[in-house]
Amino acid sequence: MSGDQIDCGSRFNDSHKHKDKYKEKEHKHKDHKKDKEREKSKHSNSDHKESADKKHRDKEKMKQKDGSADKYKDKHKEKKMKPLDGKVKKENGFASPPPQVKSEPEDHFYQSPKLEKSLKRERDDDNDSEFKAKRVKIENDKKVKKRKLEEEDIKPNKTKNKRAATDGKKKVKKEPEEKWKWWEEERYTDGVKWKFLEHKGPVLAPPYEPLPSRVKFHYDGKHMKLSPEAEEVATFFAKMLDHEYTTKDIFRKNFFKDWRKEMNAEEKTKLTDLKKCDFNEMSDYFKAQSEARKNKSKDEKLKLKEENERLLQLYGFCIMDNHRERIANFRIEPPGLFRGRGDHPKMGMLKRRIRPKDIIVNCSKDSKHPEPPPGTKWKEVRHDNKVTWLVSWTENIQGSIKYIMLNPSSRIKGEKDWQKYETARRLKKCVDRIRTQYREDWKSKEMRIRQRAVALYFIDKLALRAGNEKEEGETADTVGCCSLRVEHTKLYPENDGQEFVVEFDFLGKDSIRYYNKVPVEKRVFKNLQLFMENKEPDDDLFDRLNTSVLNKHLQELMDGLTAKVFRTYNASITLQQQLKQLTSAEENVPAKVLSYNRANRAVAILCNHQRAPPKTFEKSMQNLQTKIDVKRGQLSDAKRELKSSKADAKVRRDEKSKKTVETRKKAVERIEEQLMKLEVQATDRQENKQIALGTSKLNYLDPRISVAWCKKWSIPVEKIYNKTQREKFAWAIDMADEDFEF
DNA sequence: TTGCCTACTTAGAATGGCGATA
DNA sequence: TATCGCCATTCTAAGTAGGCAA
Repeated sequence: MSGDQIDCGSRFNDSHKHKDKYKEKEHKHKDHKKDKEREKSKHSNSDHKESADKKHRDKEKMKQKDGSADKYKDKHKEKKMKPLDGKVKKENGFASPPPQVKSEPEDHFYQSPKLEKSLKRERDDDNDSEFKAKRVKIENDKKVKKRKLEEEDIKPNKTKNKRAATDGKKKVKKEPEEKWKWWEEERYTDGVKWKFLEHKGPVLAPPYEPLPSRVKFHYDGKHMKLSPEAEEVATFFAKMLDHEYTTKDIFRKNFFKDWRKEMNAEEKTKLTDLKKCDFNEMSDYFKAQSEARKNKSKDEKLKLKEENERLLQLYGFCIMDNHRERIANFRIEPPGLFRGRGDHPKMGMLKRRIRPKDIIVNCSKDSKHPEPPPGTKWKEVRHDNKVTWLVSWTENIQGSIKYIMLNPSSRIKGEKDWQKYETARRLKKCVDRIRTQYREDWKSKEMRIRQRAVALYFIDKLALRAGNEKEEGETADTVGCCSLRVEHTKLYPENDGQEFVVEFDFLGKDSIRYYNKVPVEKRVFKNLQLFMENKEPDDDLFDRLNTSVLNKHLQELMDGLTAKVFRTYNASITLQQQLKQLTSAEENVPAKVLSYNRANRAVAILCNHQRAPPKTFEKSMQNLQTKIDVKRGQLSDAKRELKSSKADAKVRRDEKSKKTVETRKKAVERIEEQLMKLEVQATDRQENKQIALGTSKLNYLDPRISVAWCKKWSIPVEKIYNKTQREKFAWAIDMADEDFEF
């Protein structure tokens, strides 16, 4: 998108954990808001009437506009992300990518004849509608044959099994001979998720073990013996004593309130002030325990490992439709203190112990039902094959339901994942039309349509989340696109030489700050001014819009389209473009991998995936720099030696000295390569300081793009995906050719 | 239309195991 | 062999989105 590029650089300058600073300007919106909401519902009723037949007209208009997206494309042709040579040089000689991230596909992207072919194949093989169709066969015969041949060559599982077998008894784990290729099989229809499901149920949290009598709790300087119930909750606090949480007022208040509920009458009378409670002995005891665990002998550690493995084999798998599938989280969450993110009003509350009577088990009628522990009963045993969960319970903090589900490598998760990317690929085919439509809607007579169009523009352009409504006071005050408030944006008719700049500053999911200054189109800017007119800072920016209205509209534009799909689409398309731009054929493998990581990073920046810089970051950078310096020293030594041996060879002109020159030449080359690897590593690490790559890699990037890239450039897929990721993306690794296009 | 409930995906932090290195 | 630091794995919070009833 032309002038629409995002200055992501500024967003990542100390924007993570700016929550505290941010807090000051937040949290006021309240009673006033409720009045506004009543007002809003009045408006929306009239809006609704006037728009009923307009909706129809809009739809017609949309149909006519179909395929007329060129105008938009021309005007908003992407401004390419600067290639590597246009970047800021870093001290180590490598450069960071420019801050701009998102761009539109180039026109030739759609025109390439080679691509036409591949798009056709996509339609044949991968159309999302197939996920709804009854009988599906994904691979054609040719492909199957090709794959079978490849399998002959690779067979990774067999090697693994061989190794396991030679290890003897130690390895209990049995890998199936061949990995099941669920993606070559037919899918269920009509919402049926499975026909047969059998599992062992959850692993419950271990019962509380009272502290040894030598570990004392003190109140107001005096020792006090706590009842087991009160003691258990006290230990939760003691275990977190070193954490910042325990210094926060809300956390302390909530904890103390809930703790008191567990106390007996005498404790309640005595323990009235948290400040007077001394948990230090408890805390020291747990630290010592953890230390002792670390210092266990090899044998003891092995025993523990074996026990874990036994538990995993017993409870960590289920049988779903003739296949043994791994369960993601087979342990019930243990009791503890609730750790909400950001300024969560409920942080510190007691997360109570989940007992069998709280647990609903889901399995086939005809399966062997999981047994509750002796003397207990499950809350319910259900046989619902329209859902994917095995176990569920309701937690006591928010009253929400928690589930035990299958691992991402399972068929049930994989199919869904695949389908997600197919929907995003379908969006690619009609995104121009949709963009034309929402640009048209910026001029609508109806406020709700203009708001919808501007919000959609932000979701598309900035990859903002939808922004569902949240219950006030129940969670941290975070927003997404539809729930933005006036106070979250600032408008600058002119800023730093750019026109129509919008500054976003709000807390998004997980209370991660989103800060961005973006030039927008004039109409968007004018509309925003209009939306803000006569509003208080804590009023909704889009007062005629919510996610449900938006998604209903999107559904009309494309089957299966929701706000979330734009994030997936924009993330994946960005990766594909960035890979094309950043990868150069001459580079060696580490440099290519760096390019991949940079492409991945561009997506992470787009999606605002931030992390707290690792605590050991500075130190680890320093260590790496030391290594680089040492290596540089080695290199100049080696070069000097090479020079002198060359001079020597010139004089002597014998075989021996010639050989020495060769050996030293090789040594220089080797060291140069090692140095280069270290420098690449340093650049990568530096650029990753505050950016989390994993989230986008795991959830937003169509894995077939990465697999195709690996195949095209002969990069081992292991360089991009670790073992778990390869398991999750087995379908993509198996099916994507090097010419795959998202 | 709204609120509520449910099911599922997406998210960063915490934990723990293991390999590199001294 | 011990220590350290990295990265894979686990944990669980926090989102999205859709269905249903009033």
